[in-house]
Amino acid sequence: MDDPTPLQTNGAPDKEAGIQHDDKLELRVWLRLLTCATMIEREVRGRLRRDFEITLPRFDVLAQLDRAADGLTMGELSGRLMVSNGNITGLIDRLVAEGLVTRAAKPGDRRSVHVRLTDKGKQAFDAMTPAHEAWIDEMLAGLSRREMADLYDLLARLKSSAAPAEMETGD
Amino acid sequence: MDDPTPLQTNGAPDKEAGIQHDDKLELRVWLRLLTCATMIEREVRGRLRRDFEITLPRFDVLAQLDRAADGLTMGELSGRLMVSNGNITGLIDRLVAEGLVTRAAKPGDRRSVHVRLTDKGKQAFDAMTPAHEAWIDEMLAGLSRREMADLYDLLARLKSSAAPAEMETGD
DNA sequence: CGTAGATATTTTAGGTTTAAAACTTCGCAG
DNA sequence: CTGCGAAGTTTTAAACCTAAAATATCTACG
Repeated sequence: MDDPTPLQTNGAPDKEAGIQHDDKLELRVWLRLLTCATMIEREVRGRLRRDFEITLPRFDVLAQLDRAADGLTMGELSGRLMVSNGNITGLIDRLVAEGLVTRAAKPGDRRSVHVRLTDKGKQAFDAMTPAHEAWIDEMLAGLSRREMADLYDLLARLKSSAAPAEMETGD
Repeated sequence: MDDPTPLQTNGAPDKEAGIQHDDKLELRVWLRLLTCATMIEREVRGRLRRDFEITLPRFDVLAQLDRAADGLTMGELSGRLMVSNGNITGLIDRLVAEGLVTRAAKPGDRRSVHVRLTDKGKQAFDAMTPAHEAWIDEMLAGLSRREMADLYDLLARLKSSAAPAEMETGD
């Protein structure tokens, strides 16, 4: 008997395509999570380019710097964006060339570099924020506030479950 | 009154760092989703490299080809992995060079290319699957089956909410 | 038949990303 | 004070990735 995979209900096939119902629930959750993240990220990336001619990684850097009152070091940026150190170096190079951020020596420690938004960078970011928030709102508009809150809590559980083995503060 | 952001409970700061409780719930959900996805992806990438000397994108291609009984075209691969066409070209080039997949002309349509796992590719993938599944299980181990099922359903809601405007099948 | 538009893939140019090695500076034990 | 391991950043080489242009084939219409 032929089985033309009739379970496809929604749009285009994605990483979940071909997944079997008897596959482990863990794997199905992970693939669906990844699909959601990729879909949203892709949409945000495209709109940032179209509307503001900026790339997503650069926007992410600006967002982190905006939230940190007094700038961040390269290492802090790399930790928050969860990318490698070397990556941040190149990203900041380009943002400095664009005049959106500055590198400054950190007084107490000559190893560290302090990165800050310039006025131009702050202005640019402020101009993008409302649009960015509206895009996210729009993409989550299909969920009730209750669903969002539940999802938020479940993701917190996932986050702490997946976090690398935290050192036991066994005292 | 000073407010030294004392809400930090868990490990290292991430994209959620500096987020305010009065920020929109939509944005907080999105950032947490992204953090979870990045954490898991980063871990899987590292382990694939360490244990099997393969990159995550290549593994993803093998996984899709393994699930598709009769191979896939470049376009189908690009759709399922949600990456650009040009990206797939380079990826398949490297996998062909490694002998893990083959390119074959599609009989009916000379534009299309049919990509299939070689025996070597199938063997390699089969060797990785159990470990990969175990890693995912391990990272989701902190969630009950009920939580996983709830998360799975909420992500389905998010997925259809965030999906690009589907054409209305009017009746 | 001939060609205009659609579809499938590759090419191109530039940016992003990683892992690992190299470099610089710091803190500190001796 | 001297060296040694740790910490912060950059460099390097290779891979990944995108958007847009170019190429090749197919389909359909006249």
